[in-house]
Amino acid sequence: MKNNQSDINLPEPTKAELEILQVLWEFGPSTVRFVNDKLNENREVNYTSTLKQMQILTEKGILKRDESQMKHIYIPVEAEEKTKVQLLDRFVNTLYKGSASQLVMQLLGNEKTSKEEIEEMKRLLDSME
Amino acid sequence: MKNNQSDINLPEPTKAELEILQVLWEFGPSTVRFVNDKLNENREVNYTSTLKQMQILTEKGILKRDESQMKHIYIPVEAEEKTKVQLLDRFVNTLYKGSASQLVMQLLGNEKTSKEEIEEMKRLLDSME
DNA sequence: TGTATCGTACGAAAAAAATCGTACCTTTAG
DNA sequence: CTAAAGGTACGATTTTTTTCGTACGATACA
Repeated sequence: MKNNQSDINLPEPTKAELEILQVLWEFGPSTVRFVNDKLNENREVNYTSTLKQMQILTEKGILKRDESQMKHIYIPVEAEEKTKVQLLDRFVNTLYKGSASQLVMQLLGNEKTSKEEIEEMKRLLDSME
Repeated sequence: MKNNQSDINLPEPTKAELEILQVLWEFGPSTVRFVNDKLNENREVNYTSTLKQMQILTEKGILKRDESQMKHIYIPVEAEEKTKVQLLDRFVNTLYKGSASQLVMQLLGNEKTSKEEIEEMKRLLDSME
């Protein structure tokens, strides 16, 4: 089981890329302008920086775009869930040697995890077969 | 709640740094030589690269070292758990808007999560009050 | 019709992260 | 005593990621 390494090197979205994906996930297919505005609610970024980033994402095949209008519309190629599953998987492998329950244990030990969240987890688990 | 951003920018161990931390967590305080050998089980890295990396980690205060011998011994400053909690916290915030139960839901939906793991999670949750 | 506005393209600079070469100091075996 | 082996220090290079400036095409509208 030597491929811990390959996990680490997956086609990973970088930090800046992830920020953009999150906007697209939350608000659906969007223009660069829109994404850039959202990003600027948190920090200052130049419009062309965001544009470039989204172009790179497109080159990488992580986004696709509708160019039928002048204002291109960018769309994530993979569903939010799929990408997140991949990231989560890598995270679990890297930090918890693949043991999901260990991760959950840590969540439970974290005071930031609310009682409600824990109840919700219980419900989820009980509704499993 | 505008500090999604600050979460992303925490004093984060980089990828290379995390690799090193993992070795130290698994095997305890170690020399550069030892860590480098471990890393080389997965990929080729030059000894001085690892050394430099560990020196950087030390500058950052993430590692400390015992210099009483020529072969310095490096030790993580924070406990494994603490660092992981931090990383997990950031992960949950970034990908799941802070909802731990959503993360768990995704774990449950992932076919890679074994029945045993799920049972273990149940046990964990039930043993909670 | 011309000019301000808003868009994309894209090379290049800047910043961040990772790797490495070389100098030089200790220890050790002969 | 000396050479080989193995250690640290650290500047510099390389690679990766991020940001930005500039050129230039569309659109809008006075």
